Amino acid sequence: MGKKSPQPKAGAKGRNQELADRRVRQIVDAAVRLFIEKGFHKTTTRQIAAKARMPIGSMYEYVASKEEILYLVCEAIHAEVEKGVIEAMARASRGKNILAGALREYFAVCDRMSDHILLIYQESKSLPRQWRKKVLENEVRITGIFITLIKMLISSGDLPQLGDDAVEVTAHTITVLGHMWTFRRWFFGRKYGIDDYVRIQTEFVLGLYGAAGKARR
Amino acid sequence: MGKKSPQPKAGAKGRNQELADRRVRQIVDAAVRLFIEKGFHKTTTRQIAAKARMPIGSMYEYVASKEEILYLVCEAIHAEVEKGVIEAMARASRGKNILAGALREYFAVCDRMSDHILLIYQESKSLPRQWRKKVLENEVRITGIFITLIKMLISSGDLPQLGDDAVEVTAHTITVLGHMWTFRRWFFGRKYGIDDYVRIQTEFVLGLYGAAGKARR
DNA sequence: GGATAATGACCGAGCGCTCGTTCGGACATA
DNA sequence: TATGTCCGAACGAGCGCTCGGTCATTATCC
Repeated sequence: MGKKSPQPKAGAKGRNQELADRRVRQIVDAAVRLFIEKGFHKTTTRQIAAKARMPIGSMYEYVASKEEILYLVCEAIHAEVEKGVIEAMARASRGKNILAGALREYFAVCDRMSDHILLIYQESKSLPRQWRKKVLENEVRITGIFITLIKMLISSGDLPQLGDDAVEVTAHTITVLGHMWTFRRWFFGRKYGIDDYVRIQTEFVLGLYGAAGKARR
Repeated sequence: MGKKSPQPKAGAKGRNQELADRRVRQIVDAAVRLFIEKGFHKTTTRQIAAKARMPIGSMYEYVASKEEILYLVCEAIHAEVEKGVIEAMARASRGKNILAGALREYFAVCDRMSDHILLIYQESKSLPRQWRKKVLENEVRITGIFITLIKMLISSGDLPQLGDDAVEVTAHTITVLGHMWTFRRWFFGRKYGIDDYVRIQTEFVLGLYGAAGKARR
């Protein structure tokens, strides 16, 4: 008999669902901070419980394992990032230079969520297969937002015609350029602010495939 | 008194230096494979020793701690990547479209070293401060190769004039675009080969700042 | 309404195990 | 004899998680 695949719990049983949700949120909030600070493996369940202000026994009423906590943390982070990106796009699409605005807004989200994005890069590989898959799906969904954006800009003539492949890869690239700010901050942070980074990368991306003239500075 | 900072050993003492070097290499080779497969924290020192075909006691004659092994692994990987990139640049600079050639060669290195590059992203944060710093310096040095390349292309008129900031950020961006292939392979791998990726990203980068016309397809 | 049973929430000492590392001696070579 | 090398059983700290139980609240019955 192999390893049993993980059984989610996430406080789903009790009579008082609202309480369970609150407790799980306590746990996840505590865990996020600790994982960012010391990493997943060096954080103990006891520390999480302590920071969440509950005894370990109680914590395990609402969560099945330490790995489930990591999964919930990843989900929570992606939810917040996605929300941030969607709001950012909404704001950007009211401006005149949509692509530049979108980049500025998106990079701002990445800047705000730096530590969290980094956490996903470094720890999501510790998840059981099944959960890791779901986390990757979140990543794809967020990238999808940029695919939509790019297609919109193509049909409005702000970007040249591109094949579907190129659109997809470019969307991923934009996503990663945001992440890059988070995992090269140890280098950039000393010399540039996020504003400098936005400016330089925007000029870079706006050259996109020798892009349509109107998007140029 | 706080934690003592790590004391390297790396087989530096014995009468027989050549033996020590060989043993350390055995250990590092074994560790690389295991770390890639299961990650640093889930790999035990006993497993490393077993794969290196030596008893644990012996292993600790040549290495001071598990963390030192991780450090040596990171150093070894960076050394190999740097070697690969330098050779790639040498080959590319003989071609006619230098930037495109450099990208193709560099991405090929990243493809070959995928697992290793990923390993550094995921585990280098587990290093003690002092060693992590040295690993990041390696990263900077590799990026430096692209800075040199870009400056060369600017002075030859193949790229437009760019400020030092823009040159630096662009070099980092190119570096990261290579890494991107490694940590988004779970997505790209299903639909594209490295060749498709190279083609699309090259078109993207060649649009660089609406780059000089001669570099265009 | 009051007695009683049932249920959910809370709790933390302790279990069972794994891990990184050590240490004292065996053995070979100089 | 002295020195470098090899070795692996043993150590002890620390881990994730459980389990048996208490307490408070709600449901059930007469």
